Amino acid sequence: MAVREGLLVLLGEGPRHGYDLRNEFEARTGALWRLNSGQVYTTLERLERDGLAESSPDGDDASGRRRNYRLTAAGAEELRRWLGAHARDGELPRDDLVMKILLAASGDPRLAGEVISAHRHQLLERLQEVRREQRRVAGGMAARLVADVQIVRLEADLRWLDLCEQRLRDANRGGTDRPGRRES
Amino acid sequence: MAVREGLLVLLGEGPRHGYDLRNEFEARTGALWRLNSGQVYTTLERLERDGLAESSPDGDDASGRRRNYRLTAAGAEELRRWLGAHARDGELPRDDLVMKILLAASGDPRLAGEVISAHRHQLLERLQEVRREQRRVAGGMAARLVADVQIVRLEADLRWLDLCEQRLRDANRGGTDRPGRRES
DNA sequence: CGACACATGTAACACGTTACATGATTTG
DNA sequence: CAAATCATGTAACGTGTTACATGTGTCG
Repeated sequence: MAVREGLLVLLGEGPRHGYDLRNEFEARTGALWRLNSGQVYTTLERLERDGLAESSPDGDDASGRRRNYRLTAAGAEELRRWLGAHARDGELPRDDLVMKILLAASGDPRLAGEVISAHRHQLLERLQEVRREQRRVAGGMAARLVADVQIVRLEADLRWLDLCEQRLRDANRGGTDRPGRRES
Repeated sequence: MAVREGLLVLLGEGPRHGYDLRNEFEARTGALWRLNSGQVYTTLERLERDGLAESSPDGDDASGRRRNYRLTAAGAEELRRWLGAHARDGELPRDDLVMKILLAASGDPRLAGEVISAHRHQLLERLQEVRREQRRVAGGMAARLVADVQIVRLEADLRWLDLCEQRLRDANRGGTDRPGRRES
């Protein structure tokens, strides 16, 4: 549910048609987010269905193929709401890494150790890779910001893995938590 | 696509039926991940469809309601693959926050500033909230790890916001990047 | 002409989410 | 008996993803 809002942002700067939106979207996200053309149009349809945007044939277009989209009042309001700090941002961390560690950690402690170290290596590799790319290409602002966010997040996850290892060690050394199941 | 694999992990420890899986799943993720019962069963169906699990009525169950699921060889293999560091882990950061900053930053620089500061405040609040909870309840291992990952990630995003501000300031002060559009 | 960019769409599918339906068993 | 827990499922919907179809305009 971010493509939808992404288009909302672009439309917030003025009317545009689908093809244009797609290009802008990719350019601005530094090709981080590849949009299939189909998705643009289906998403635009949904925006229109929900009353956040409306469309009309583009008068400036000779061949009349283009369909121009613009925000409605409701769309502008929704955009404002989203750009502010709305609830869905504070989402819980539901991703593969967290899932693996949580489930593996509460099962076999040795498995947990293996999973942690496998991912530490992977994250370190990714980190080096991103840093290398960051130095090499030095593309536009978008690419730089994308590299930045990847770096800080990879570092965060690495720090988390260290923390996990430490906590598991402490627990196994005789904490109140048994490593087995049923810890409710 | 993490629920699916989550169930795979649990099944990897031995056969179980749906209701039990649901409870284990929630207990082990520290209620981070609330599963609707329906989702468990549909996901199990999909696992069976894809040949990763198979089921049969539970012989131990008197009333014969329970349906027992266990991994197939393919399922065990898939699990092993997933627990190692497989590709989908290195996913690109596609979330609301990144989307907002990227799109807003390449548009109106003043809007970018507002978005950044609004989210800095929100993230700080969430951070304090999580820290407070972490001290107060001190639940099981799962809850502790969840709190940990939230904290390190919130800190990472805060650091990123600072970085963004800095980069935008530098660019506006006369870098090579114009803040306007079309930076291809 | 042929290739490529422009421009819009349809169809099928994946997963996750929620609400709801349906019963059996246990327990106060 | 009534309520809670156990246990399994169906139905509908939302978004994201991919592949494919279709046609026009432009430029070498």
